[in-house]
Order: sequence, then C-alpha cells, then structure tokens
Amino acid sequence: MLKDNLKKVYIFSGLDDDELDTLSAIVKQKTFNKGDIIFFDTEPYLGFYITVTGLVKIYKISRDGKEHILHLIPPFNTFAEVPLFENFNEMFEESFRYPANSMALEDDTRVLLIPARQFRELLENNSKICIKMVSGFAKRLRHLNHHIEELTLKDVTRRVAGYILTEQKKSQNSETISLNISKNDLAAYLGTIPETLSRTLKKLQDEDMITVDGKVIKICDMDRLKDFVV
Amino acid sequence: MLKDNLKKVYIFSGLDDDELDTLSAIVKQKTFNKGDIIFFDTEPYLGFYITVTGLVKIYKISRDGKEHILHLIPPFNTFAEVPLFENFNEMFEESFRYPANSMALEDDTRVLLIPARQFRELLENNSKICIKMVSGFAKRLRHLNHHIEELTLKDVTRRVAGYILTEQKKSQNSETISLNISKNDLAAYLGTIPETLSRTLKKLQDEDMITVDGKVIKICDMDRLKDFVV
DNA sequence: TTTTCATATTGACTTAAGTCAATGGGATAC
DNA sequence: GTATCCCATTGACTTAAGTCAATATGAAAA
Repeated sequence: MLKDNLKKVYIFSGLDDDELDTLSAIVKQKTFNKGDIIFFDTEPYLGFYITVTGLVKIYKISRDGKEHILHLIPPFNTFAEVPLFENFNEMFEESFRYPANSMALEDDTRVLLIPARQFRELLENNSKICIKMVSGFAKRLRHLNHHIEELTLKDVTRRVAGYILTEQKKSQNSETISLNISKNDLAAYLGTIPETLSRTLKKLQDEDMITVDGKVIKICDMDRLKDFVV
Repeated sequence: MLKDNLKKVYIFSGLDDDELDTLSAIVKQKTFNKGDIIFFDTEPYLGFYITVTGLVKIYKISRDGKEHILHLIPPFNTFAEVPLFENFNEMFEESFRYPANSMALEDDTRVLLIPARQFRELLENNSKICIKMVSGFAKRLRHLNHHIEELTLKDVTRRVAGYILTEQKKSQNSETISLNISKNDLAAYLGTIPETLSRTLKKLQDEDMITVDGKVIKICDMDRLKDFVV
C-alpha cells in the first residue's frame, strides 16, 4: 500500500496519518524496466522521486559519451530532490532542468514521483520534513565528499578494494559479497572503464586477497585487503 | 560589528534582532594567518565556522601526502556545518571528528566559530534557519556534483579552461582574471599537480586562447575557449 | 645589497590507466 | 538446437598525466 511505502522513507518518517494522506494524494506511481530512462538532464524538472523496488542510477555523460555514476539509489530513498531548494523562482520555469540523468538498473523498478509544486506547498506548513531534509542532505554531502576523496586521492586498485570492503560491511559482515550492478556500471561508478576493472579484480585475485566468480566476490585475506586500501 | 557580519551570512538572513543577539552571545571570533590550520580532520568536532575576511580551503590529504581541495570558502560563507545534522547522538562524543582539514590561505583571515551544542538549541526553536540550511546544502551539493563531473569526465586542460571561465563570470565579465590562490592550491583544487598545471596554462597560451602573467590571466579568444571546454 | 625561502617553471623520463580490437561466455529469443 | 545479444575478459598498444630533478623567479628577511 502506498502509505506504507511512504512511511519507510526517512524524510517522511515523522509525518502523522493525515499528512501521509495529503502526500499520498499527490504522488504518481511509475514502473520501469532495466535500462529505462527515468529522466534526462535535458528534461524540465517535474519533481523528485522515491524508489520503492529495484535500483536506480544517477549519472552524467560527457560530450564524447563517457559516463560517470554519481549515486546508486536503493529502495526507499529519494533522488532529484536537491533542485527543490534552489532557484526557487526559476523552479517552475520551463528552462529548469534535472541536474543529471537517471536510469532503472533492474526490471520492475517502481518509483514514486512527488510533483514539485504541490510538495512545496506541503513543505510550507511542515518544518518536520524540512529538518529531515537537512539531515538527508548532510548524509548525501558526506557521500559525495567521500566519493571525491576516493576519485582524487586513490588509484583504481584501491578504489576497487575500498568498494569491496564497503559492500562487505553492508552485507552483515558475510565474507562473500554479491554485486548488485553490472561490472560496466561498477566501472562507471568507480571512475574507470570495464577493461581496467576486469584487470584490477584479476590483480587482487592474483594477490590472493579475493576470489571472483562472476558477480560473487569472496574476501580471502581481510586484513591484507584493509591494510592495502587505507 | 559582530551582528552586522552575521546578517551578511545567508543562513542567518531571516533572523530578527533578538535572534541575532542570542547568536552573537555564543560565537567565538578567531583570526588566522596564511598557512594556519583552522582544524584537522583528526580533531573533535566543536562546531561550524563562518568566514568574515580572507580565504579558507577545505581539503583532504591521502596517506602518501597528496592533497585535494574540496572547497574554497570566501567571506560570509559557512563551513563544517554538515556534521551538525548527522549522527545527532554521536555529535557530542569525543570521537566525533571534523570531516576534512581546513587552512587559512590569506593573512588576517577572520572567522567565527559557532559552537555545536548551543547552536543546536537555537535551531530547535527556529525553523527559519533550518529552511536556509536546506538551500545552503542544496547549493553545496550542486557544487560537489559539478566538481565530480569535472574531475571524472574532463581532462586537465578542459578543467583548467573551465576554471578560468567560471572565474571570469564571477568577475563582472572582465576579460582578465586574477587568481586569488597560489598555483599549487589551484592544482590541488583541479585534481592535478603544479607541474601539469603550469604546462597546461602554457599550452592554452600557445594556442592563443589566453595569456598568463603571474597570477593574471587574460582571455584572448573567449569563443574558442568556451567552445573548447564544452 | 645579498641571502633565503616559497613558488613556479622546464626537461627528461615513467607509469597507470585508457583505447582499440578480438574473443569468450551466458542468457534469452527464435 | 543455434542465433543473437550483451556483458566480460584478454592482449597489444597509446597516451595523458605523474615523478624526479634541475633551475628560475620573486618576495621578504638579514
């Protein structure tokens, strides 16, 4: 049920039943398949999204076709909510666009669209959401800071090793992790290309730190892996 | 006067006189010289800062000493305010640290420290600041997104050219810009090293797009420069 | 003035990571 | 079955940008 889904979204976690009803009335549900575009950065801004099932990537493309993934959005997280809070006057103009591209990475990726105009009205009388928004943004900022740090201060091998360790922590500390995205996408997320990622995984395997079998990576020598990343 | 300075800070722009007095009572003024550390990422979090004069860099250092500058903070802007909104419970613990390093880049860099605990109390009863915070963060997020885009999708030459154009826009569209930071710092901001920056500026000069004389850069062929960056 | 120190530039060389092209494998469609 | 497609891997090669070392410049100190 729609309201149950909304409750699971952090920024709405303080809302009471009436407020959730108001919200329910304005959201639009959409479903996408793997590879479907949710929005391009050339499209006018309509509002922000919430993931319910599946996985979404937020990415940028350079003039010559190179792709970089900024965020991977798991269920019950928001995306494209940043534009809501800048250029307030311009927000409803035709020329106001999404800041990046967005694509579904899995079949049956269900999302909720929260239209900008109605949501702004709801915000006016609700400082609870505002407070949640600030800490949501704080988390996002920390992620981007970390991302930049990785990209600028570490080589590809350390970025890959770092990603494996991060995923490991997320997965209840099991020593095997299973990639939830394609290696092409992982490369684009780690600021490299599939060929280099493939060679890098092989190198870590040759060093006996991990074993790779398709999408399943097993950490063999946790201490050395941690020591290596720093 | 302290209150006049506070008024010029965006997030405080909606406060009335009483609120500014409350704020004034808790801020601590500090002055730094060029090269002085404001905080390290190893220090416990005390609160956030506001620049009043001078220039501040926010940066990260890798294990092997490589530096990357995340932000350059001009007067009347806040920095290190992100931690205020995450890990609320942990915020007052000794182990809670600043997320990056911070250094004054000019002599007589004056800053205001807003202690975390007192400011949180002030926030409780003041949703105006909260709303400003959200849009302040939104702006910061956009900057970081742009920064990542530059670092991952463009080569050094395009990043340098892009920086020149951005500075040009800031300077009332005069065709000459004057760098307000050292070339070492500029390199660390653009994700490269001084040697490469030097060679890159020379290359753009050889191509007759700009002329460089110390810290002064003159744009000779704006159209070609713009065309080149994309 | 000369000395000193930072900052900046230049040259020679190395290297991490990208490009291009070929091939392999697994899933789905026909 | 096999044809097709996408994803992944591997090899050979290129290149942008980094490293190391020498030198220049310019401001501040002695």
